Amino acid sequence: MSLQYLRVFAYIDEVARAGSIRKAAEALFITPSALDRRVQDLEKELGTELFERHARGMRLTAAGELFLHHVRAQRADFERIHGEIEHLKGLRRGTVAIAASQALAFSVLPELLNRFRRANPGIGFKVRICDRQAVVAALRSFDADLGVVYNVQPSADLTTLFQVEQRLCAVMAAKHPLVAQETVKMRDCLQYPLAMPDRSLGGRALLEGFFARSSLKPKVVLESNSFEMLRNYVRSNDAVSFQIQVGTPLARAQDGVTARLIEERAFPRQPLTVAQLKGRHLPQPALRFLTALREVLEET
Amino acid sequence: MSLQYLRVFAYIDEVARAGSIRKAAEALFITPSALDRRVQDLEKELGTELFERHARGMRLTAAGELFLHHVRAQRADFERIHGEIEHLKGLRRGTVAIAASQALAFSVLPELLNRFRRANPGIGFKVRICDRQAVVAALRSFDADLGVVYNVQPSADLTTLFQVEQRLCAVMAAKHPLVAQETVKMRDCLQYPLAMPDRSLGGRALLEGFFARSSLKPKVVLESNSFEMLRNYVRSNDAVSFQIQVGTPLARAQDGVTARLIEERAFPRQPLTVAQLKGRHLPQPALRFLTALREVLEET
DNA sequence: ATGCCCCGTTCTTTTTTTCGCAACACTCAG
DNA sequence: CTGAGTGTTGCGAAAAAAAGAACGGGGCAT
Repeated sequence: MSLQYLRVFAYIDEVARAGSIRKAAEALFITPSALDRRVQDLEKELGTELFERHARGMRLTAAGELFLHHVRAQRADFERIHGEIEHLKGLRRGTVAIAASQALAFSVLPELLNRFRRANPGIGFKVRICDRQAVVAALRSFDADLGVVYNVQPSADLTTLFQVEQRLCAVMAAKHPLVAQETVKMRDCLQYPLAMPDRSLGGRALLEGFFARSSLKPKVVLESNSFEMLRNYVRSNDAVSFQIQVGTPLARAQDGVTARLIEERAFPRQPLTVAQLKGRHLPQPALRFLTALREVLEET
Repeated sequence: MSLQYLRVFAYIDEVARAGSIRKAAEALFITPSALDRRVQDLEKELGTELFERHARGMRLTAAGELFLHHVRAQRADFERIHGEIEHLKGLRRGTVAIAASQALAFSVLPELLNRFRRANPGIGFKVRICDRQAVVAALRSFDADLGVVYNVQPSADLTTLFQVEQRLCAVMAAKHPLVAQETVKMRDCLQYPLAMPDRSLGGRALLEGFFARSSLKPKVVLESNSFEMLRNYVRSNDAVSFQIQVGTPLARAQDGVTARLIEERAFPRQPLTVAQLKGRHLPQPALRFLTALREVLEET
């Protein structure tokens, strides 16, 4: 549903995304000439150029940035209203768009979605797993209603809906020697080779901070931007990886991998943050899902 | 400036206002048939009727109310963005729409607008003087950016920007015997005939409350919904009228009328409130004007 | 430096959408 | 019953949007 009358807004949105009239035209199934005309007419009506014409394509001007944000806000709000109208007709329909860190992809989101959909069958989901910057970007461009991120720096145009303190876990094979302990210490882990999250991931900065302050020398054998990669790697050897609590199979082994809380005094803790774009009115389904998410995350 | 591409939104807005396709069509300078088609097409796209077809005209359905609010919010926000784009071009242009109680029409608004326009020549104003309910209605329908009201009950969809305590004044002819006093007491006023604001005005409820608790018996000779009427009446006789401080020529006579503060212990005071619709992003000019208004009102 | 590719743009023609006009059907008040 | 108001429909005219082919120009690799 995109409403015929907001066609031109969709055009602008797509041109900004694609960065070129020709690519945008292809995505919109129209010819470049037609698209070009609409953009120019709009610019004439506004009395300002929205795009800089570059040889490689179109780049937004300052006015364009402003207007694009309005366009996306407008389109998102229309979807919300449309959902509310459906709601009036008795149908509980709608879509929730979520951008989240990898940790959520392991069990929290899949299990919660499953449960939530049983209670609200009419509500669909768009889940985008990505790094922190991409989560923020998705919120800014109205591509996501909710963002779930670990270790995110607060931003002026974001509103924090709630936060949950997360402790760090060591992740290892199910028959790893360390599994015998209830909790592990960092120095225990460093006896073994490490499979580390790389800089694009949230826990990395914490680990580096810890190593810098201590005299311990980690033996890093693998560095990756994928927790799934790290998890699958440690399954069949004695290496240890790290991940925040919510993304690990704590207290139960799963696929030959398990986890243990790291017991370390003064180990810095970063909160897992659920956020939205400031000033937005979230659609009803997103709000419903938000409360469900809060329950799940706060029960740990 | 209304942007060709939001034509249909303007149509819906006008139909809701006019309450009939034919009247709306006339206001929009198009034929009823064309307008009717746009409305029907939109309803078809939304999958819901926005209006109930009544023999006397069109009345909004629940879905229509919802959608209309979206439409008006959308139009208002577009105006804001358009203003910001103009701002980028160096022009300080735009319009501030104000809905205010009569008290403001006497001197505060005229003088402030005069001063403000000297400093910001590009900014225009729409000022609507009306009673309290109409002020709230104007905010709700996006016809006003700012509302200034005396004695308004707080509402869930309104945000109070700031409040100023206002004392009540007695208004009388410049050569009235009471003028000799620095301040007056209620019992002094009641020696004379009274020209009272009626129920549609803010101060009335306060006065009634006071009279009810005291044993004083007022002699009411005139009751009116117009402060101008009341003021012009007392000019040429010994009657006394009442008005909140901000709307009176305190400390100076003007057009043969002057005012004195009422000195009365435990006389209830109501705040003059400046409010906006909750969740709205006010345009830059409105924000600029707001700070100027705050300065003026708080200096008293 | 030069050819080449991708870019936005313009012109003209074709298609789609919107509009105006007149007529119709209906409801409510006098 | 009548009359004045309403929303609505069919059809031809007008306007807006899109398509298709061609032009001009700026960067990048050869």
